[in-house]
Amino acid sequence: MNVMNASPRRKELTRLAAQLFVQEGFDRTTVRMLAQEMGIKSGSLFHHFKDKQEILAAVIEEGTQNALSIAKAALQACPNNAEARLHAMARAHLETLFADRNAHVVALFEWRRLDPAASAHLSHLRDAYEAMWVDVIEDALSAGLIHGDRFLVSRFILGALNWTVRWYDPNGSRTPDDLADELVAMIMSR
Amino acid sequence: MNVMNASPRRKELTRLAAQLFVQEGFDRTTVRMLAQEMGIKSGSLFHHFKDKQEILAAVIEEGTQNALSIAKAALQACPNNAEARLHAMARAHLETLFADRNAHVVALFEWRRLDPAASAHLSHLRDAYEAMWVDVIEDALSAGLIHGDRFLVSRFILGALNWTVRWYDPNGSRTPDDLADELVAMIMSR
DNA sequence: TACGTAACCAAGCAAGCGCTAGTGTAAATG
DNA sequence: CATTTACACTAGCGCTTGCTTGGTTACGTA
Repeated sequence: MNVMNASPRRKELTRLAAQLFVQEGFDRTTVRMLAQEMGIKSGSLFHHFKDKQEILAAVIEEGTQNALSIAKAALQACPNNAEARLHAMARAHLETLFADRNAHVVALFEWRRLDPAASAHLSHLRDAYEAMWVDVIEDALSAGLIHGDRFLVSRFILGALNWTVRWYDPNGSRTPDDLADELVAMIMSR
Repeated sequence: MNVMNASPRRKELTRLAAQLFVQEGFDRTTVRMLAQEMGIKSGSLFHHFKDKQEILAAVIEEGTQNALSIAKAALQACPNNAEARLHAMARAHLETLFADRNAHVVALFEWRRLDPAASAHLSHLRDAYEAMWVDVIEDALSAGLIHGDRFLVSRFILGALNWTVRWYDPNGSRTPDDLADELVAMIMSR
């Protein structure tokens, strides 16, 4: 039978899977391609994962867990005022987005390939993360740092941030922190 | 043989294909599913399109052409100042995004499934559209309406706008124009 | 030495895939 | 009337897919 715990081997396989899912898309990535990238035969893959779906779920769970813990750490380490928290959250978002770029691209663009059970489970994680954003944005609004409808403002900010995975080049001259600062500057009232 | 011109039948089939591509994703949509949705048998589909790839290209071309003509019309019909043009462009973007929502969702999220030839051809269309945005944003920057790096500002704005297809509900209380106005208000310096 | 277990492999099945070949038919065209 | 055109059909080829089966290897523990 197969092992479904968090073995170190499984974690490495998940990382490789994320890379292939980004390169080819989930549907076009075959179990044979995954196995070859992992240096094993396709049959052996099912010792580590129940089925192809479970690999996708593992990739997304990994990325989302990292996002959560990075955001939590960033908020705890920063001064307790609205502006600092907004900055910290934007920086943390881009930091995790590019530290685990593959996993997050999969989470953002292949989410709908999850079966209902996995989707329900992972939605809770995602909601926990978004709740942190809502909190920070409400603080910024009450502090008069930014203006507008809280729902729309948060969607616009997350949209602008998430879309960076489509154009940001980590080998360019800008750091993720540069992006975060520029975005916050753009939306802050002066 | 098959017909590859712009017959009215083909246009309707393209619309149906866009809907299925959004529902299932391009890779999971089979020619048999497409045919059934169109009320014909799978073999008959190849009378209208050379292959499955060509259906995808047709969907994306249709959407991008519409975006271009709507944006052009909007800019010609609006006062010739930076603020009005910025508003008009944002409104036009969301207008076309939700008028041809299926086609645009496919263009945004299934672009990479295009083969190199089709991708090269359609890239020109898309570049023409983005050039209009760059123009409008540079005007807004010189007019002191917004501040920041032109490259980053335009990416953030387009990201925030494009991401709306992931959460906007046309049956809600907000119109696309509301969204456009709120976004422009959010980024304008006061 | 004997045993348990994690990791792997070769082979292949059943289902589904994109696409082709060849044909039928009703309406438009000369 | 004869011919062409547009559109649809049936049947199925050749291939790939996710996954299973039944067994082997490597190695730590007693």
